Amino acid sequence: MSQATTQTRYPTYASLDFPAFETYIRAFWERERIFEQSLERRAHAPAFTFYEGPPSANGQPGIHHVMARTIKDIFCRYQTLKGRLVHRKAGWDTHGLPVELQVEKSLGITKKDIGTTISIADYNAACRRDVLQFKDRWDELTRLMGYWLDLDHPYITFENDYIESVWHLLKRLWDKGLLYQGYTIQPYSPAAGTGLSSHELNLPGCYREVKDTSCTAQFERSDAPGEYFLAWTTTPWTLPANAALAVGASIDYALVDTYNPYTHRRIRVWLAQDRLPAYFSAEAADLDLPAYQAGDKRIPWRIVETKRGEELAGLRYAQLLPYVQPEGDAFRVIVGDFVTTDDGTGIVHIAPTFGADDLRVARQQGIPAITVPAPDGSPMPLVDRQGRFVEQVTDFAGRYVKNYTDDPDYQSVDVDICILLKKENKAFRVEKYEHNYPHCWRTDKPILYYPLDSWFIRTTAYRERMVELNRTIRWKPESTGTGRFGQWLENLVDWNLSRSRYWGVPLPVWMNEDRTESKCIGSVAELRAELERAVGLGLMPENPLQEGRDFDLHRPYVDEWILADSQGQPMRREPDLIDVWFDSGAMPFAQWHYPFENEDIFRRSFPADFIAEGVDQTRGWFFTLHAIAVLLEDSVAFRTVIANGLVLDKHGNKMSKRLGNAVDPFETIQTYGADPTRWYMIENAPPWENLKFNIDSIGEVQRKFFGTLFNTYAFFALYANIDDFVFDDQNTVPYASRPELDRWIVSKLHSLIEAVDGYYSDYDPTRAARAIQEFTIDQLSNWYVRLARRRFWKGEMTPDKQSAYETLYECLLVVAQLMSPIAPFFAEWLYKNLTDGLREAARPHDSALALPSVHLSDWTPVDQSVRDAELEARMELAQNICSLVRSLRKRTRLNIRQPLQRILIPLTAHITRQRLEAVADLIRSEVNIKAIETATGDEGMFVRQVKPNFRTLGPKMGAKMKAAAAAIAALDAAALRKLEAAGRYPLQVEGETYEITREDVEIRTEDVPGWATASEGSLTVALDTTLTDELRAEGLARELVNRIQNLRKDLGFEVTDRIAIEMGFRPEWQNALAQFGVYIQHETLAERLDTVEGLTSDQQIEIEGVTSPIQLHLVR
RNA sequence: GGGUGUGUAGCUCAGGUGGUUAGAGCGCAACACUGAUAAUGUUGAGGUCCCAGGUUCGAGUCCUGGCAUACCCA
Repeated sequence: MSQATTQTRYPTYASLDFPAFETYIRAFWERERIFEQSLERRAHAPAFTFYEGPPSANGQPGIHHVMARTIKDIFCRYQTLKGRLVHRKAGWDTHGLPVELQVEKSLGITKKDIGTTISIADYNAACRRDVLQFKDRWDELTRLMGYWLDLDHPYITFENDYIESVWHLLKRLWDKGLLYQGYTIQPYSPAAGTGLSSHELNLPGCYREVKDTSCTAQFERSDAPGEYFLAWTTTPWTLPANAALAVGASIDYALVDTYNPYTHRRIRVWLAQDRLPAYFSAEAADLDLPAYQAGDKRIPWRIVETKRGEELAGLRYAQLLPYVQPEGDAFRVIVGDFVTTDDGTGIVHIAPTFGADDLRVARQQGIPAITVPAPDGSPMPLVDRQGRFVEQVTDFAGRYVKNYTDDPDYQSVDVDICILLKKENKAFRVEKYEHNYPHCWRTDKPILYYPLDSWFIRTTAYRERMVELNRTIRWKPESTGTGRFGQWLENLVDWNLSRSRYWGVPLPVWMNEDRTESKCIGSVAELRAELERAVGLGLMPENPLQEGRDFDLHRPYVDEWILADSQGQPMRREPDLIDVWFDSGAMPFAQWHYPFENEDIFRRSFPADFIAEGVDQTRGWFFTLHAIAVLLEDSVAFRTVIANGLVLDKHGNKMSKRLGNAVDPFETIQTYGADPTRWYMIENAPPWENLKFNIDSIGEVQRKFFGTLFNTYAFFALYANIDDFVFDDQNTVPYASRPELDRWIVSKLHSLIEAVDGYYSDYDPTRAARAIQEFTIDQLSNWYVRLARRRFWKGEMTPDKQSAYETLYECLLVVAQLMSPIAPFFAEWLYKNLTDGLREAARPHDSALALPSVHLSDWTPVDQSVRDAELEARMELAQNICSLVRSLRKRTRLNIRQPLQRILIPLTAHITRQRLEAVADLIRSEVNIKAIETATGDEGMFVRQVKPNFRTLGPKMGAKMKAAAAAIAALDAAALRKLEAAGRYPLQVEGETYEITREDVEIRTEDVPGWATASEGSLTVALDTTLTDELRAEGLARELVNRIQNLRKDLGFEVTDRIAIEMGFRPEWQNALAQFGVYIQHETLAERLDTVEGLTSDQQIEIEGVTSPIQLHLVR
């Protein structure tokens, strides 16, 4: 039941049904517009800016989205409590490959159908329709899980306004000279004449075993003729394009004196030491070098020198095949992180035009590519787009590097190049090599890695600044910022912006036919004006953007818009789309349609104070936000970021629909409730760790934490209603005059507020949740309520009872607020239960209680004056003593109901008489002991043991530690007394005297002869187990109270009902009844307690084998 | 192959700056307690702190090198 069972000031409930009360709370929020109110209340407060990373709504949300969104929600709610204005605008990412693939799947088409069987217009219309198909499900999850977000005014990346803002950013990059056309190495099929996506390369069957001619080439050192670097390649056709050699920095290389096997000339060659066995036989190592004759089977060799790769870096060599000269500083040895000694020579041939690693490392180290001018003057590689060598490679001009034309007489270029190298003393070994190589799925021909034109953002120009500004960002966890992100930034390459696709933001660049003029468009107005001019020149029949007309900035429309260059000649748009990641990275600007609208809002909300997404966004959204902000605003885009880990299944495996281990968030929330789900996810592990999601653990959180808190409230409500307790925050019992126990929990409460505030402000929600949970379960419920409950039970309202009520009420109210960022529903439910019945009375005072929602409240300030570390310490001592007494009672089989005469506690530096006296009453009643006695070591009644305190002795003793420890263990009782009395003692260690102090040893009581003893650390408790007749009688009385209370409960009496008791006469019990009858009556609210001979009754009670009939009557 | 995490009880996790008996919860077993409790208390079983070296009087903690696993990038 979530409905209150009675109309009372503090509603009471039979049980706790999470989905039901969450539905009730959600309806309340929506009806009363609490989210909107939480913004309105802070309308003039300083802003705390949060950016929502836009999800793609073309798929169902998963449980990991609940994780990410809980984190976001927590800090937005916390900052609102702290008095900030926190706008949260929803957003949707709508472009990109996943949408395209999904549409192709649902339409049953492939990319090559686009433009033939389906028009680009229809295709894009399908994408637009599909991409938000699950938006309703996402919105539903957002509501169900209690994530507060402005869902009514989202930014959507496919809208014209959004695209216009993106264009404006691109134009600013253009104006700064940061947008340029260049090339990257991409898989390319010469036979098909097209580039292939990585997705196409992963189609089954693309990688095949092939035999190629591999070549280990000799590159001659410029400053040491006769000395060569050996480099191995499976693509000899790339050797004319060689521009550098790469070595591993920490790999060891050997210089070997030997002979070339083809020319038989004496040479010295460099290769990795680990690769020697692959090139030289062990038997030949000792052969006499000068004795070698051409044709000898074994070629002698000898190591003459070794160096590490980093020492070789910078050495120069002569170009291997000098057909084309580069412009720049080529033919150097450089360091590459990809170099291994798994195969080859440990030295890698670098052809920047034909390898992705090659190009990357060449760009980093300033190695030029070997290119020739294309007909249009731009540089092109030594192989053309059909896969043929260009004419400048004279020996092989016009020949296909692989057999792309199915020519039956095809002669391998690789083989011919190797023959040439052999002749010129440039090949050390040539052999067939079998390996996996990707093939084009359309033509079955091997692909080439080939430079293809793309548009780039020159991010490298701002690399240093990006690194520098990154250091000012607070990363959670820090390692993601310094490591994964920071180190990557330091090795940043230019951002390839181009995508050859259909559904996305078109690159707003127009070029004339001979590519001598280009224009970048930065707004609709600018484009409209350009089109107007084109219309005037007769290049366009009419202006598609003229005022009042609907238009779409996507393909294919934008492709049809022709502009004019300075000569009036047509300019066409570059066909590329831009990387979708630019879309989302542009959201700080584009979500407000800046700069065309909302300039003020943008300025106020940039940069963000906080963002949070999965760690997989590090090089995605986190990077694009950062890059755009640094390049255009010289600013970070966010000050704090939480990069959360993955949600795995309970075995630590990745969740996937295919494996069937994915958890449905809707089902989880409907079964367990949003709050237990949220709490579990946050409490279980820090968000930046991967979460092993175990759904059973949510049930545990529900029972343990929420159940305990519910019961604590239920206890309060039960008695507060009976006593008609009204919390009046204008008039409470001063803390100073509250009892010890109350002051203790209030002190703990304010320590908790400070701790939780610190954790939230440090973006560590897990520690916050754990602290709240520990306080609620261990301190508030299991100690405070347990010890204080008798104060609520009996009699009229006294200052003591008033204090108990107020203290418990305050604790519950503050806990509701502290937990509200993580568990917004339960916190609200608790807050409303505590305050709804007081609302009207609070209004005139305009006090905090007048607020209808905990989410509208202001963070409770820590009251340092009520904190008392000494009080907290001695209560902890009391808790430990009680724990030891319970342990002793267990061991001696004397249960708590049996009163015992006394316990004895040896005093120590920390366990003082003063401390014990302050908490003695609590201990006595909690463990049912009549007296607490104390003693010092002087009486000699304890058996004591002394242990060295290594922490303090360590610095003093150093290497003599072991001897000192032995000397201390050997101290006798007299020595200990001397140490305790004087506070210091001269200790003999290996002939030297060291003065040790009390702090340097730990004196523990081992045993108290004649008593039952138990110890924990330096705390020892001894229990007197002597039972007197009086103690027995009192124990029996307590047993009777227990049986009668249980019976009352079984019979369904209310806690306030008064009764009359009749029971049979039992001689064993008479003494107890005579002495403690009044006590029994008092405890059981009995007006009368009579023994009746020969009583018969359905009810029986039993104590230690003695049974008796009993009857309880309700007294009116 | 590179980068970054993680590795502690059957499970989920704590264990500032090194200190000698490594903790909690869950689960399991037993016994208690309960007029708020769906709880709780006590006791017990359960650990090569991933491995190997090193530094140190002393390493779960620091260093080096591995192994396993996850993510990102090649």
